[in-house]
Amino acid sequence: MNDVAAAAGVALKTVSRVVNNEPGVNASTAERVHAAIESLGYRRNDGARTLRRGRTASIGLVIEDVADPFYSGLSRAVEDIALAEGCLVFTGSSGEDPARERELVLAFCARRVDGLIIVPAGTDHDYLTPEVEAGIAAVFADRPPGAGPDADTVVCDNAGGARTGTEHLLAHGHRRIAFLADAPSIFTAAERLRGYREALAAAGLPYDEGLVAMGRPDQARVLADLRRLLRLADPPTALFTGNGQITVATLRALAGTAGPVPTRQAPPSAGPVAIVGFDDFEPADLLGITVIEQDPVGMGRAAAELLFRRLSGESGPPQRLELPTRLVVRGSGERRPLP
Amino acid sequence: MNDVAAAAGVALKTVSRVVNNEPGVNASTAERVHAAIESLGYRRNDGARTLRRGRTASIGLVIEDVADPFYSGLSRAVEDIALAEGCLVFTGSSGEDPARERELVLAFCARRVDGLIIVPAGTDHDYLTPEVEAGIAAVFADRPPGAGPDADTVVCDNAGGARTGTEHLLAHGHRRIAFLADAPSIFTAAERLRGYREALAAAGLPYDEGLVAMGRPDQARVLADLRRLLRLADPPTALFTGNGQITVATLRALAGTAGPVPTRQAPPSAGPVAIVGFDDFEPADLLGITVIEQDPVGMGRAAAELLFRRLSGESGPPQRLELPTRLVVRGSGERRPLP
DNA sequence: TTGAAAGCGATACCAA
DNA sequence: TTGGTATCGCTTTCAA
Repeated sequence: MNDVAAAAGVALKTVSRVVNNEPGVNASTAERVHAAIESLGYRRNDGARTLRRGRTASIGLVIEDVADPFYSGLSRAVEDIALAEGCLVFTGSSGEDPARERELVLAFCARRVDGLIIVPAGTDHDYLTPEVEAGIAAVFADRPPGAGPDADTVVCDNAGGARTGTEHLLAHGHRRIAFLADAPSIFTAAERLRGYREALAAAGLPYDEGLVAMGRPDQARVLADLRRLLRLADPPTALFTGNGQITVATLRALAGTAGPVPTRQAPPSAGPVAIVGFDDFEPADLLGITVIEQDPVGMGRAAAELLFRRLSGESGPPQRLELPTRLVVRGSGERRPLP
Repeated sequence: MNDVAAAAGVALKTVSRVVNNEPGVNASTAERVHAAIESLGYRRNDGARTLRRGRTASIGLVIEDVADPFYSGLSRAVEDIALAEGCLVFTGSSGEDPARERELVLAFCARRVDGLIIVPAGTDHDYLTPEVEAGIAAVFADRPPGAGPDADTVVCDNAGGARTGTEHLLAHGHRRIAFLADAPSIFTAAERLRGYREALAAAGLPYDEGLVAMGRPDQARVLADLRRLLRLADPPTALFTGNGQITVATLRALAGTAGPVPTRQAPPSAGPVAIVGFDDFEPADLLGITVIEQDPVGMGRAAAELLFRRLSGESGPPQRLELPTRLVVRGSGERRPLP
């Protein structure tokens, strides 16, 4: 910028005025400055600008894994809103590791992002308190924060969705419904379990722990649990799967590795098992899988809107938004148990 | 940092030394400084640091759409390597819009990112030349840059993969193979078309433009094109679909909106149509779809490694990496035409 | 309408 | 081992 000023024969400040379209610059002076900018290939250094102005016009987004379609949808929504607000987005995946979440968040804070959108991996967010006190706005998405500052939060109606899905299976005559999900330490999984239990209780059915399998969402774990479930003396006739990954892993387990159409194949011991999954996933319609759909894009948008509202000065107590879910009927959840 | 220095009763520079773990500080002095840092809740401002040091320890990643599983896999790989290198990542989706690509890239450059990984949406990258000359390293992924600076590039063997896929269908007796893909203005689509044509030519078959349908990857376009193809007097007995999105859209079109198992359903006029798709997609195994698999994670990793090699000073002419593809046989590509 | 000087929060170089 | 001072590139404040 100094060079530009020298080349144009004006003061530094005048160049600054031109670059920022500030009023009060003679047209001919501005012209000279523009010419100098052009010939020197000058670009403003936003880092320096930021340092002086206090706001970095950037936000940090920490999710579990960008490569998961749920979070990538959320991510895209956040990105779009941020861009519209003239903000850039640092993105980081925690991989469900609290230490990495913390590391990312603190790195973003060191860059003095204006705000954060966090899908918490851990349950302890005390490390955020000083940052929030220092003026960094934070919004939690998908899961509420654990211990730590009270902040705006957007979640979906996990319990309600699971209740609806379970009720749907009950309405189709099932009495032995297995529940496969993430580890109960994860908020969404715990909430969905609650919804499942509520539905059973409302129907006057006992809660059988032997029908519940929670843990890591990988193929091996799901396969092992499914084997156990289907070999029970009184096996389930229906499955409620607690998220998209687990639904796919379940279908894969039922099908054999690269088998043909899984939901058509009856596991030998159990008759054609009915399935309802939490989360819609890309070709669930092709597979005919009945799901409880939530809206990752809507969640990202809601979180970003909350954040930017705070950034533009809105105060008031932290808000908690709960987005609705929707049952999408496609066939797999409407199969009745064998008589 | 000034406050910390005052509180600890030392000079600014000493605090800087402690914060950066520089050698040559008395243990007891360091102790005092740490105490002051703790009690003031001080965090280094990386923006200021960056301004002084010249390197921002951040890179920019511009892809077509984070929400597309192909790019989100790539994105995650880039993120992981960047984090390991102590670098943060600005992510932006261009949505296949050259203007938005440019806007994002220039915004990243204004923040003085150390490097860029770009999946080009446009074909004109002249706007990058001054930035590259100013010292910002750039690597192109998935598609080579158009006009503009010559830079490192990572692509996959698009033509080879399409050739293999087409040959596979030819080997199973098909002579009328349709080609559905992205618009030919997109590098990958043009290359895949080339591979398809090469395979036909090698088999001594004519190239029939009526069997080629290229354009936007949305459901409506694919449905319309598919209708046209299957109503031809001499309809195709096999389809080669040019990317994951189009494969899914095709399956959906063949199935009817939420129909059951699409690949089992014969379109009325054409017999059971065979399908090979470019790109693996999450439950392609469940659907039994034969695909040409490429490796988005490998591509992201390769691009990031190239970039960081440049950032650590490696010079030499721009490299061009071409990653291999692999045929994955699952059933849909091995159906023979009706006699 | 234009400019000079101070300062944002750190690091680098040289001196003590 | 420690400190002073210039400086990174820009904005802000105040004066001309």
